[in-house]
Amino acid sequence: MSLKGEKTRSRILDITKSLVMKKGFAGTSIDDILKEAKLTKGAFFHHFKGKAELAKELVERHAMNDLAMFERFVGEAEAATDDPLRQMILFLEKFEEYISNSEDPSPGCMYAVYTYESMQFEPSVRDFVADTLRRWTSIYVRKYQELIDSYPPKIPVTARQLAELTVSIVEGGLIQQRAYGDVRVTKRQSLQLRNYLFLLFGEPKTKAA
Amino acid sequence: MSLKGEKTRSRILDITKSLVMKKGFAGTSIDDILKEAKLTKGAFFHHFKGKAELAKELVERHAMNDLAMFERFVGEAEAATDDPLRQMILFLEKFEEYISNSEDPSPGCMYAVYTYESMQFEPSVRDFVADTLRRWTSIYVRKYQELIDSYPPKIPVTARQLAELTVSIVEGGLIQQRAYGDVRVTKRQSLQLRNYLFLLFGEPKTKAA
DNA sequence: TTTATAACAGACCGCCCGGTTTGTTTGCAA
DNA sequence: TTGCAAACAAACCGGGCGGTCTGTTATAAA
Repeated sequence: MSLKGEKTRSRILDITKSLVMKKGFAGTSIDDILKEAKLTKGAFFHHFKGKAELAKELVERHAMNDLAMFERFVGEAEAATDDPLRQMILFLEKFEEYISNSEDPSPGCMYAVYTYESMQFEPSVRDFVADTLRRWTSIYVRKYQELIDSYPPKIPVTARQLAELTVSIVEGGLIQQRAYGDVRVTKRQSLQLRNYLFLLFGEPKTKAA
Repeated sequence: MSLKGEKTRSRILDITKSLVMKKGFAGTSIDDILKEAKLTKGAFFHHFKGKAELAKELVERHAMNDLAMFERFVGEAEAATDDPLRQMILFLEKFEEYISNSEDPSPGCMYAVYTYESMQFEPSVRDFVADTLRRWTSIYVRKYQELIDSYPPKIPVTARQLAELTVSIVEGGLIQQRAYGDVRVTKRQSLQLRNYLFLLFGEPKTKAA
């Protein structure tokens, strides 16, 4: 595939993402996409077999970028300090900055869109979304396990419970953010999570310790 | 309106609710609804001006029932004990039982559906959903304020922050519940919230105190 | 320069969508 | 029993939908 073709294909996916996050998948027609991309049916069906393939590639590309971003946040936090608690706090701060600084006019989570419109997609795509959520969760599980291992929690909790809770708080924050049109909601939720972690694990140990 | 007419109208709304929660609003056609209701276009448009009015009435009816249920849970908790912390725990337990015992094959929150498909609805409906979320939140605000007033929190938090967090946890739990097909997820999230509240406010005071 | 193919344009198709219209049946009050 | 509105049935309509088909232009290797 040529460079130009690859660029067009990517542009279609970009516009699709924007429209789907704004109007939903069923609410976004191929013509809508092509109108914004200033292309025609010929171009679209040259690059994609149909709307189903577009949906699949869209969420796959997003999952790749999204998970990579979270891994990058984790990596940056790990580079900054060896302390698991400081790492987690740093990670959450990075996330909070990211989520509240996005000037996205229609915020939200693509996995949530795919989940609530699940019948629009092939079972394999539904499975992929669930798997991606699991992968996202397992990033947290790893970090929370390290945290639990070096900071005995005040209450018995598993890393998986905390990871699932973190995903919930993000997803719930994004829904309210979208409903209220207030980009600060999710950040506030993340702050409450940090409160919980503080109560669970206490202050970060001093470097001397 | 006759009794029979009112029954049909209600049946249309029931079926619509089930289909919308399963396939989304844009993904649910009037014909889909009528097929399941064993009715025809004539019946539908006799009862509703169009799909927009159906959407409005559906979410309004749901909001009424839903808020009433939460108020009922609160009332039952208040009837059981005077202690705000015990009330909150009781309330969450009632909610956990409700959310994990529903044999709904396509679980989720209708407000989330409306929020992620917001462009499908008139601005007034979008506003109504946001208002309903605010009303839902304010039920929690009231109870959390009472809680804060009699149990000094270990960390300074506002009732509004806790209320928003509670909504987030529920919404996020429902998304994962739907994505994974596991009805126990939201209950687990609620348990984590109770952990947080326990760390924040401590054990309930003894009755003697 | 030729030539194969990728990268499109745009007309076209059948289906299903929300909505309309016309007609029929039912229930109930006078 | 009649009259009349409510409660439907069902055919119909225009438009938009996903998708196809044919043709044209750009690109890059031989």
